[in-house]
Amino acid sequence: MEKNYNHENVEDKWYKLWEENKYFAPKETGKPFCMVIPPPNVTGALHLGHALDNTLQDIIARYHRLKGDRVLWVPGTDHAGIATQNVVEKELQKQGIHRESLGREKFVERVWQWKEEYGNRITSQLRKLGASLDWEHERFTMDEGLSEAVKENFVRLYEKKLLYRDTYIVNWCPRCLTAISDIEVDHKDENGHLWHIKYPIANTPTLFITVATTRPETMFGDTAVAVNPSDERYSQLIGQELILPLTNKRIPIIADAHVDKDFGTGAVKVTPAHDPNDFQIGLRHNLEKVIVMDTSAIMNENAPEQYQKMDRYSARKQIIKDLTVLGLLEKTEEHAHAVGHCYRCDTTIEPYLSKQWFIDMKQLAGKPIAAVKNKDIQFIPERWEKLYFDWMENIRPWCISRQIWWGHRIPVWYCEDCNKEIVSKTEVTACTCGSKNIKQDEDVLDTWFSSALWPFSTLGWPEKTNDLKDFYPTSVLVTGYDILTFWVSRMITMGLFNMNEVPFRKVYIHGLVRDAEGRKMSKSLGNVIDPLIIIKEKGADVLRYTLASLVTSGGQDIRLMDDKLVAGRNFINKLWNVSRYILMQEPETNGEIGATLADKWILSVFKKITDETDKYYNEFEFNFVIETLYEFVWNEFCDWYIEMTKLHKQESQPTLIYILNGVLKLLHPIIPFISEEIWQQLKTHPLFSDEEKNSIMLSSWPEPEPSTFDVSAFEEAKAIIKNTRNIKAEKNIAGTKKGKLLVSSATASLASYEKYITYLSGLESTTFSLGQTAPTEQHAYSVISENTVIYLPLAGLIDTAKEKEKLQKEAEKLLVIIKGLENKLNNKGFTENAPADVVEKQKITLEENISKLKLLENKLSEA
RNA sequence: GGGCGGUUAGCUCAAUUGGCAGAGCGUCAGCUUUACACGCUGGAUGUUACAGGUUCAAUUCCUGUACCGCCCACCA
Repeated sequence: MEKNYNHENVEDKWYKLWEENKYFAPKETGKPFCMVIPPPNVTGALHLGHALDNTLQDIIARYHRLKGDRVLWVPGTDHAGIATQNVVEKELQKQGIHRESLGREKFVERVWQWKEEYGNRITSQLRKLGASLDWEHERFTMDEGLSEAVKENFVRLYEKKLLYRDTYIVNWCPRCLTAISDIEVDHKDENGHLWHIKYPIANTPTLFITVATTRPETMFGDTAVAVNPSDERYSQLIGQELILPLTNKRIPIIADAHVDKDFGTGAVKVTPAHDPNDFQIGLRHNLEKVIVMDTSAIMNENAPEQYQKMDRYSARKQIIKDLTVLGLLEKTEEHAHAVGHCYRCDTTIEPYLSKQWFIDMKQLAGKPIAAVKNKDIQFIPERWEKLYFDWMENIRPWCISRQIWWGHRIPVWYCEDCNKEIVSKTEVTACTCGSKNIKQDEDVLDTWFSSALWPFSTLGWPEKTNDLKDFYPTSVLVTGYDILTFWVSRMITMGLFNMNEVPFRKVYIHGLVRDAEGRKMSKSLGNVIDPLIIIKEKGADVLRYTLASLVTSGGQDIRLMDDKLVAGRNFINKLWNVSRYILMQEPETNGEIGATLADKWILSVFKKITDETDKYYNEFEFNFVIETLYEFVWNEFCDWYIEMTKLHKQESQPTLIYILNGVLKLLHPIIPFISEEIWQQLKTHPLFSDEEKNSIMLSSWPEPEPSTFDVSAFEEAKAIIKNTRNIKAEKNIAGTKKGKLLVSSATASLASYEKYITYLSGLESTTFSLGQTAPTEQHAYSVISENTVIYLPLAGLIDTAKEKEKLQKEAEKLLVIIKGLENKLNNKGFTENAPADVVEKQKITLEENISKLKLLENKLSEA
């Protein structure tokens, strides 16, 4: 074995073994435990967000397998409508091919080709990470089964009148040329302008009403100017007409309570086709809706001729210029406001009037809200419930139609003759009116429409499959908080709607991975850390270990930097080397586990940390799992236990193997590759069952016997050794130098650890002897506890004055502690109010410190 | 405008119902101790952002302030 662990060639080898032998498939027996992967975009490459999310899921899956559960972790990818279409479109443009010239059918074919070619990239990257997904269950949101699920869901919603088509102001992306839903809009604060424009009053064109707007280019769509009915400035004018500048259109002055008297001039231009508020005002006042731009946000024929064919920003500039010339621009104010941007391409969103399909989420929200309130679904951490409730309780209609080509085609047909709207799960070729002049809706569905069905569509729904019966509701959903509203809330909604049962029992919500400065990783910032490079250079285990060690119970965001990978790398190397050492020992197959004092001690500690680790895995506290195991492996197992076994190598061999075997299993969910690698080298030992010999994945969670070992006495003996080393270090004495250690202690206390200290003194090359008084020769000493002092005879090496000074300082420190404790215990408020055990603990601590001080003082008076 | 999170050792972060504040990295001293220098042994390091309050006791609970970050939002 090499001195340093080398992950290369190891990780792929074991993954192949696992996958080929179908170790990821659910067993026949055991308690069902199911997770579905948040499906990555089919065009995507593994980034750190995926690495974190899937590491956590894999840890959970592997833990539950070790615990004997029947684990199913479902893999799959998402067609990611707009995102994928954009990528393929760009790719084609490089070849000089445009989507439009290709035509819909050919284009979609190209996307499928792309999907076949690149769709496996991310799944192969998940393998590199070690994800134990059951690949036989792999699904794609546009595969046949899932398409059936989408249609089924659409029809069900439609039949219950929860899904409808309507003409409405939607968020329109003039670059993607599609509507998007409210949450797909990113609002960004921008420094814009508030232009005050004078609209002449028709009867007396020398008088004006000044309106304030941030978007003058929409003015050609103005069909009214609204004022607040109680605004005295304008009350005389309500009902009169204004002349829309740059046109000779006449528009009315209307009163609407929505208008804020104190903002701007108190008069608002009303553009029902280009602003959601104005749309509402338009409905109330029955105003005409004039669309002044085309789908690419180019001014159309409803604008005066000189502005037609200008894009919205050029038109804005020109309009301001022209108004200035006419003396109709009263003033321009700086104005910061939030502007919507497309979350896919960052283009400024245009509120646009169009006919779209919507889901009435409000009506569906009742059960999903109740399910979380009743704890049918548990959010971890709980605080995310608040965001969920805020979202669900104020939910608005979900616009689900997209004017793109890549996605699930909306299962609706229209009769060109009688205008009938036919919703159907199967192809429609004729209308009930007899007409065969029928066309399917051109639009496709929002990607999240199919993702919302993921927990049951991947299990076979709408078919009644065994998978559904066995694994729905799934056990845990693991995801980042960024898609709580996009995905989690919609899965809960659709799960309850279709299955009448929640889609998962728990939602474990982790933070996002950020760069060293806490910024989001993005290509434009150039701060992206590629997990595949980390995997290649340091190994998937190091990446997994590091990510898992950084998650906290509060779900804080994680900042990743190279420094943090060091601890993982070091730990894995430590584990490697201790294993190497153990494997170098002569095998001892006849011996017993727990033969020596050291063995008994480490077994008792192992029992304790096994239980702790178990608890932490269950509670998703993976940072504590790691903390516990790191502490155990490094500080107990390596630093103490291994050193002790060197006193009796043969006898301890069985225990050594037993503990290493157990530790590998406890660590396996976190670092599957190296745990398998060591396992495979260790497996010839008879401790291993035949089945286990194939893989650590086939082993089971360790169940050490409860121990009656007197750990505290052993720890006290360890403290004596530690103090001995301290003295040696201070006096510059090599650890290997033979010496004599005298322990002066109260008889009762000594009796409990005498055998331990006798045993452990072997570690320090000292001989141990018991004495009630200080030796006569020159010596160093240390007060261990309230009744124990140790002496190290060190003739010629002691500076008495310095020793005394040291003791005095120690005594002073003790005195401060004692004073504090005394004050506390003299305080009736404390003794009467604090719980008895807390008071008792303080009393004991006080007594210990007083005895300790006494020992110090005795020592000082001797000197 | 509303909401959420954060502020703890030089750095990055923990601290599980309020009870002596911890880790990793870094740092200092000494070590070629036959698994590991990615190591061993032993150290040092805190006004827990600030100001109040509740309590016998506050990093922890409450109120407020400051700064950082995030999310939501139809005042043009």
